[in-house]
Amino acid sequence: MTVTESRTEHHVDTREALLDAAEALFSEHGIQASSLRMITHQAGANLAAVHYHFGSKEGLVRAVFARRLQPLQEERFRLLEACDLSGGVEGKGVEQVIHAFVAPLIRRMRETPDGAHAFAQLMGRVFSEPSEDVRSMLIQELKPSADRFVDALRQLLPHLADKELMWRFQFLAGGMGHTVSCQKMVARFSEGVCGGDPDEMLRYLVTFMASGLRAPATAEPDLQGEPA
Amino acid sequence: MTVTESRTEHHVDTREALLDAAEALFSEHGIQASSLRMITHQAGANLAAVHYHFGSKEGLVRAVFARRLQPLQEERFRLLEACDLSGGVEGKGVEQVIHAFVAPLIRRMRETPDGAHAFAQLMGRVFSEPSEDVRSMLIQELKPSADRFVDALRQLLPHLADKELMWRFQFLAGGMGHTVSCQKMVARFSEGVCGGDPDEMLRYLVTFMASGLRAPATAEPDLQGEPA
DNA sequence: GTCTATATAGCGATAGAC
DNA sequence: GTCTATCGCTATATAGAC
Repeated sequence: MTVTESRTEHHVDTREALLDAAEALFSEHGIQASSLRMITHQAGANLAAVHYHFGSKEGLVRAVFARRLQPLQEERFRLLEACDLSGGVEGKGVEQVIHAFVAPLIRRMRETPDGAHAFAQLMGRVFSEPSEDVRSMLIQELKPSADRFVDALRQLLPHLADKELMWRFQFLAGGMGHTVSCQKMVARFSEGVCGGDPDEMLRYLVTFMASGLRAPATAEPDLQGEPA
Repeated sequence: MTVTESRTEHHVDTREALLDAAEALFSEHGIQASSLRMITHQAGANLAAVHYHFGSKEGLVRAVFARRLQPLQEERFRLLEACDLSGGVEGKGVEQVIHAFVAPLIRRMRETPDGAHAFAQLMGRVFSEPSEDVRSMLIQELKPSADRFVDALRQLLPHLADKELMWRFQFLAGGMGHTVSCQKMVARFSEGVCGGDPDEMLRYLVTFMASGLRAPATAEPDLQGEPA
């Protein structure tokens, strides 16, 4: 009740309240562990309201993602189009593309702590989501964006074979996803040192990932330095 | 039944069969979504066997992790001790430390496809596990290892402030965790290009992460290159 | 559109026979 | 050490009054 806040009179919009409550609870406890009873209670709505507005729990899950993912992707595209890809591996384009990919998520974490922040945490987590429904929805929603970013990186890093290029994009996405979705764990592992400021994290992340992306192509096996 | 296979006569070891089944189901569907009924059915055991052997579902979860985590950590430590930390940022120590951290997981994925492979997937996923029980067990189990790796990196990268060093370790851990736990998603995003060979992934990962770790320290804000 | 009441099913856990 | 039977609880979903 206190968490959602919005409805002081009675209900501003039950549908939105349900989405807010579901987002917060999904990110806090996971999708599976968030019951419709918890969600409707936190939203100040009736249990049956979920089925009226979204048809099922699955429909609610889809709606929670769609609401945030579309504007996020649009912002990523806008930033990507503003990147200067002409400088190649030595130009600032590498940093710019990473920034375009990560910053929209970080910005939302900073600006709406109890909305997008929860969503960012959920986004990172949901990649290892066991439900095939959620998985295929994510692919459908994110694949076009991922492809465009890989295309941009291909222009910047033409010396890389496609396979290595795609792996590097995965390392970038994974590093971002981990730090965003596992913030509590990260903070506990670093004893609080890596808590707090998302913008600081973003700067460190851009430095690290840009250097990783710029690395020379990996040589064929046996040149690999393995201890002992 | 067909999955676990082992017990053709009647039961080789119910306890082990339960651990195997739990590991497989946890990694496939998540911990919360794997019921004791599913687990005991797959293990060819009785529902009550879980409570006899492990006391509760929570006890079973702990046992699943403990069985794999202890030998994994020991191998990491052995490899870490063999690393040459004297060469600083320019030496091969950076690659060696990354390798020591990641390779034990990869090796298990390669060698026991239906055991450690499932566990590796579970390991990556469980970092965003909502259950506080699981979270604190993971911290307890992994923190000493993480600290020793951060110490090694500190020796190799003395020019980095501690905060940035720890963030870089998190980016490394996140990139590894993502690629290991989200293999199916990674393969689908790359349309199969990034599937298959774990050793190839390991080589690419070492190249990428070593370059990221070696990056010069991040400058204070406003020097950051941001698009438009 | 929102409510109460309920149907149907699955959950973790336990008692007690064997 | 393994079994059956069952308790107490919660889940999603739906029917029907308002």
